Amino acid sequence: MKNKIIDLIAANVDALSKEEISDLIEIPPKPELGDYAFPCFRLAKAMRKAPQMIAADIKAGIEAMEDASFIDEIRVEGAYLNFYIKKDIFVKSMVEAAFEDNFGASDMGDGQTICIDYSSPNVAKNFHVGHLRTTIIGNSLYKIFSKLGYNVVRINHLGDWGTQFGKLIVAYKAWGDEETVKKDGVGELMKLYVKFHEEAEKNPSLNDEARAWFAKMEQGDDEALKIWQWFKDISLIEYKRTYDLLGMDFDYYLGESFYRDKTDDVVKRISDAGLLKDSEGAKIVDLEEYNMAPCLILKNDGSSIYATRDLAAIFYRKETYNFVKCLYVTGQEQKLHFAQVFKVVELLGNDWAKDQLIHIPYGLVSLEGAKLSTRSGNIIYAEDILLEAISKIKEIIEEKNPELPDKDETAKKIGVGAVLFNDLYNQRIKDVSFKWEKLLNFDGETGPYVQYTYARCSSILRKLTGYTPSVDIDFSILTDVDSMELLKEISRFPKVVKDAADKYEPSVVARFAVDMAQAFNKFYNANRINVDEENVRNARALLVYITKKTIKDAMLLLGIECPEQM
RNA sequence: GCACCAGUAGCUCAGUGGAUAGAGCAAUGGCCUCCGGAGCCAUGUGCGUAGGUUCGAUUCCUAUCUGGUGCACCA
Repeated sequence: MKNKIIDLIAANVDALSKEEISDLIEIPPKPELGDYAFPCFRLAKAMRKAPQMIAADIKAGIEAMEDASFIDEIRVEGAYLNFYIKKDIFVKSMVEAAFEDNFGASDMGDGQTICIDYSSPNVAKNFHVGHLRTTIIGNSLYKIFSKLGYNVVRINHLGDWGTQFGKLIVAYKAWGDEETVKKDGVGELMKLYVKFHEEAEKNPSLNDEARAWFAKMEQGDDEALKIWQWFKDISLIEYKRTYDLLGMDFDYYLGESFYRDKTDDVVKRISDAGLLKDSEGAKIVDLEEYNMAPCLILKNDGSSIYATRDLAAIFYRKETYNFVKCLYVTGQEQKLHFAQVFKVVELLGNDWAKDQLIHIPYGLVSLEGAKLSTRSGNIIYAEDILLEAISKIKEIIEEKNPELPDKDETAKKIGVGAVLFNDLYNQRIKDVSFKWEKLLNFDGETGPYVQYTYARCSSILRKLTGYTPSVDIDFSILTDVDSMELLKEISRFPKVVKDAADKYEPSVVARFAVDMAQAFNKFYNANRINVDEENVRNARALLVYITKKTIKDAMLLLGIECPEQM
């Protein structure tokens, strides 16, 4: 529909290309102002005429054209040209588009590969509220890019290598025992880790022991690696429990340890390129020219550091997956780190680094206004959040709909959905102050609100016995203002998905889901669907059907399932 | 000190150059004998400050204030 209008305008305007016209065309802020609008300010200068007059000329030109028969009316309002599409034709085009199975999808990705590095918790540490953000955002980006025809590789870059494991081994051998670790898992490992730091303050030689154990790991010592692997297995079991609850999975769990034999090659590449510099006993790449702190490659004891392993991972991924983009979903506090690493890749002669390596930062999570801290106990674990949300939902179900079948399964979908939605609704970059009160409020712009609307759609369709969705309807029935507003909302979906991908911003989809739910509830309150007149019932039922379908698809892009009843 | 990010309604936030800046929360009042009341409707002071670019700026530029984050051997 928009393209047809562009053609009509283009036929009457020489000064602008079709692309320029397309960029200028907008949807008016209010329905009274028409379905599409074209502002003529830009033309005023080129044509040396008042914009109102230009608008009037274009109007006259278009009205004389045969192709314009789908337009009901064109009005000049100030410098704006407002187009009113013949309503039944407009309704038909929107309904038919939304009825398609692949509505919102696209083949623009053309099977090209995108890697997403996200979640990536540190092994032997608890999975807390902060880790939830990268996990949830990364998963949603995976869904969004998949919808656009990309082949997406989900990589969990576990923090599973480094001196902290030397510390853990020392602590385990000194104060731990197998039974307790088996029983309490990561919780016990955390205790051992904290205990190590307390003891090391009194007895610094423990740090040397820790480094020695890590050195053993690097040298392939059987005992060291066996313990390390055990700790890793324990951690993964707990992480997977959380991922299962979230309904998420990864294609690869390739942690830092995977790259431990690949860092020598990185150092060689940098050295061969003449970029490796000595500085304070360490090896660095100087980035002063680019207004950045130097990128540390080797520590003064010759061992590698996370930047080295990130570099190794980039080369490995490029060679293995031949990605067109590699996304890193981490906190904004790591911005400098990724800027440095990406710059080093570029300086090694890889021009693709400039537009293929992308850091996707998100804001800091704090708890009741204070920083998260394991030691001070100011921490909330992801699993507890999810379980608490589910249990609160269960209470609400018991109160509102005690007869509901599959109560537990439904409570899980809604509770998890509430947590996911809460994390995806605002722009990633905003800092988050975690508050139970806010998370457990399920009114208004929330996941449960959208799910509720979906369940309502399901309920309505369920009651229309014998109804089969079909686009063979009387389109003029859906020309009232509430139906039209709902349809316009729904028809935004394809653009919403693309915008979300362009900005790497799932919140665009989440906002859309709420807008759609609000438009539907308005429509629902204004129109009775299950009426006696068959043509009215069929038309409205179809609108319910495409609303339901589009809500479901939008929510799936956020990683959220919609129960049929709740 | 330098760099990056954010400042919009009491609170949480939409709005990436266009028409009278919008939602939700909280508060108050209202809503069909009828398709799900986790819903719908109604009620309000606001773009941190000062310049600049533009026909037009919440949006772009500069300065400034406030808050957050980062600045090599942690990730």
